Amino acid sequence: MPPATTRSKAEPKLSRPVQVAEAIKDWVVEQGLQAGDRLPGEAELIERFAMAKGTIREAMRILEAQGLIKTRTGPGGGGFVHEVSRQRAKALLGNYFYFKDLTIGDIYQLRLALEPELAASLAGNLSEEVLALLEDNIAEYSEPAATLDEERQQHVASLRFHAVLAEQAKNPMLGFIIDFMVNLLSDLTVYRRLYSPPNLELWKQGRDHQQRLVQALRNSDGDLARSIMTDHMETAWTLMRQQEVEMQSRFISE
Amino acid sequence: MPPATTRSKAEPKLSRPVQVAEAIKDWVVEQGLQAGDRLPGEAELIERFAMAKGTIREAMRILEAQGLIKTRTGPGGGGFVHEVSRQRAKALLGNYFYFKDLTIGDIYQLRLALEPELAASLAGNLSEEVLALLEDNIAEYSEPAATLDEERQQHVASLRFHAVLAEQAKNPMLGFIIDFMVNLLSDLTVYRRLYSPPNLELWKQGRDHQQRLVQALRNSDGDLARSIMTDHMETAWTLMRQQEVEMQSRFISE
DNA sequence: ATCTATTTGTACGTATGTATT
DNA sequence: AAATACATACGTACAAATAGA
Repeated sequence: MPPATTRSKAEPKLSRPVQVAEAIKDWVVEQGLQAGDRLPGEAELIERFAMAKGTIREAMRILEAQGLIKTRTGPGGGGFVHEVSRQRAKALLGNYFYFKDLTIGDIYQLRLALEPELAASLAGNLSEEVLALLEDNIAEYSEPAATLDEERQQHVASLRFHAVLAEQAKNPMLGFIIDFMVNLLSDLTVYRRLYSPPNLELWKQGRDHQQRLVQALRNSDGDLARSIMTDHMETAWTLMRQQEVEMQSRFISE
Repeated sequence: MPPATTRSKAEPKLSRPVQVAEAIKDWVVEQGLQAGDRLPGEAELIERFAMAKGTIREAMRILEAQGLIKTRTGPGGGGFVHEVSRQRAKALLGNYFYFKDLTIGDIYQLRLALEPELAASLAGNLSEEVLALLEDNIAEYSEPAATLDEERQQHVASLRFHAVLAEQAKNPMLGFIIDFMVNLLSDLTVYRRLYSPPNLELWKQGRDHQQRLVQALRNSDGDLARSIMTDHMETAWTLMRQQEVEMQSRFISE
């Protein structure tokens, strides 16, 4: 784990559990412990830090809440260094944006900038299994939705297409951000304006984009993939704008 | 605060403190509490959840570690809903990437996609104070660095330029991501290859880019700002590539 | 399958620290 | 300055879970 960066401002005062948590973090880094490695048990930590049991436990909870450790009971149990999961990271970051009232436009501005880049970088780099997975996914919305609920399901499914791509990203940060945004959009409740029927033409365009995109990815045509994805994002954005979509922020828990 | 999303997989079992933390989170959302609002004191929580003091305290630590509450002692003290700070969010997200070995290339791929977008969106939207701040910042590296240490300082200062822009973003997510990346780069230790002298030409280009960028922003010329920033990012990337830069991941604490 | 040892998890009572009035 | 209200910290006792004999 990483050590604390230079503490710039003279912070007021850190509570003991936080101090202990930081100390354990630093110790883990110093020892070069890797994910899966066991850290000292409660008893030893109590002794080493000369703190009460409760204090140590609170420190462990802090590390656990940050996704850095897991704990198990029983013989051989204790705290174990844990790689922060993507799910946990998304949840923690989601808490930040909960207070920020993001708009759909904000998200699409980013998707428009990033997803074409991802598509281009994946061209020729996907296994046949993944390509097949993408095609199977598209099949879930080969026909227009009949009911409102079905439409909602299709919407989520079409977002899954992008989540699959995100997972394949060689650039961990690019993949994470796109995955995070797709999650936000999936969590949205979409209300379509009652008297505006779904735009079939745009829906069809979106589906075709995805089909052509898979072909471009298979043919290692990065430029084409990028351009299709750009069109796709613009279509999707237009579709969202036409529907009455309300951004409903909420906490994501792991 | 946001409620838990649908728990898809039957998770093994959540420890009591985690359960309590989730319950408090949900309760806060339900009550519509805002940042700054006080939540029930320890005593009341102990009563309401019928849990021991220690358990409640661990729950509070979890929420605190996630940046969702702060606690104060003394009369009128207790837990208070707190907007997750950008610093905290960056630290938590940094923990995720600590295990992911990001490369400089990964970061610049993203900066190249996002910073021009930010620049374009800021054109004509910056106050004269901010524009002056940017110009003052550029002045810190109006002359080539004489020493290695001075060069390092200039590098950090030139990154601050981008942090200032990020802070002005209307799109909270765009601003956050760029700020996060700038932080990562600032935290890097930069080792220049001993026998490769700094590339003065590129350095000069970078400085000029920033100057011209401020002008474009002042003149509300979004397209120009975007194009300058694109060039700037390409220059900066080339500069990083020429120097021997080692990505050194570490934990960021708030 | 049962017991046993180990280690975390929970509970409770008391004492201390800290800020408000 | 003193009393009050609250979190913070400590120590012990017991419960629950798990691995291994």
